[in-house]
Amino acid sequence: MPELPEVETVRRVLEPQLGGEIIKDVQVGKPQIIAGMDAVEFARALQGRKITGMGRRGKFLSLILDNGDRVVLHLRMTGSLLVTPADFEAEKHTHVVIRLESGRQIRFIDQRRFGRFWLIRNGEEDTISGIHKLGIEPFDKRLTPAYLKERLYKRKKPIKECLLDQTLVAGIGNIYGDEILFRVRIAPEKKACDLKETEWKRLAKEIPLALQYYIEKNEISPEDYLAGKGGDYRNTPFLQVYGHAGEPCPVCGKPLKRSVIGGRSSVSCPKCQK
DNA sequence: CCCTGCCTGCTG
DNA sequence: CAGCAGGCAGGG
Repeated sequence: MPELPEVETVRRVLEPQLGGEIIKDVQVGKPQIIAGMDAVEFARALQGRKITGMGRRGKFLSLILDNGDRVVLHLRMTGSLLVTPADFEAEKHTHVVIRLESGRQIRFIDQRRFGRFWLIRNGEEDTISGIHKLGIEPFDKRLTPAYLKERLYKRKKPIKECLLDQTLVAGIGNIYGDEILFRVRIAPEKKACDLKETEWKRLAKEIPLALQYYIEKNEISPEDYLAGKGGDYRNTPFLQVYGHAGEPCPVCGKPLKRSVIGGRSSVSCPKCQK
């Protein structure tokens, strides 16, 4: 489900609700959600710890604990993370419940069970979750036309596939890959090695602008977030191409086309994007 | 490069 | 019923 803007939204909504909370106990319904560790051991490690903050890197979230340990998690396609009152209705696919001393609970709900949690101990380097393989954040100053060109100018892969590569820039998924390419007027199937100077420039500029824009469009109150079960994002009316195949291009009016690139569906304007 | 697996649910 | 879904890892 979520890409960087949604994951950042989750962090912004939940972090203020979690700071200072103490973990009473942890219930893991589906042990495979806890990666690289026994679920019982995971639960024991969290018990009694205070949550001091929440972080995000790419599409990963983390809960920072007072002893320096951290819980890294990834929502993958359908995961959602909620902070609920104890009596909040039980969602069908709730796989992890972290009960807090205040009576509230952190709940991880994931229909398809692709989401994962990892526990990284204090001082340990995280080499298991995938965070260590991530490229720069989209808001990093190092995201320059030269960086993109340097990394991609020899690649014969479609630029769309390159944008989805988390080791290049972390956090772009199928939706925002399409949206970014529409904004910069580059066809998703265009080979990276065929991009021109001006196109590297437009990409470097638009990647952070687009993601920042969608983070802002996602802003939501804790109440509405909970009511929407963590899956109601408000930016969808602002998506220009994703989910709009066959509809008129918002710029030129020609029908937007759907194609398959790197095994993922893509939507683009055949006239505006070259 | 493509393929598969991991899962459930929705759409046509 | 097949096909598809906003992700990613692993294998050939």
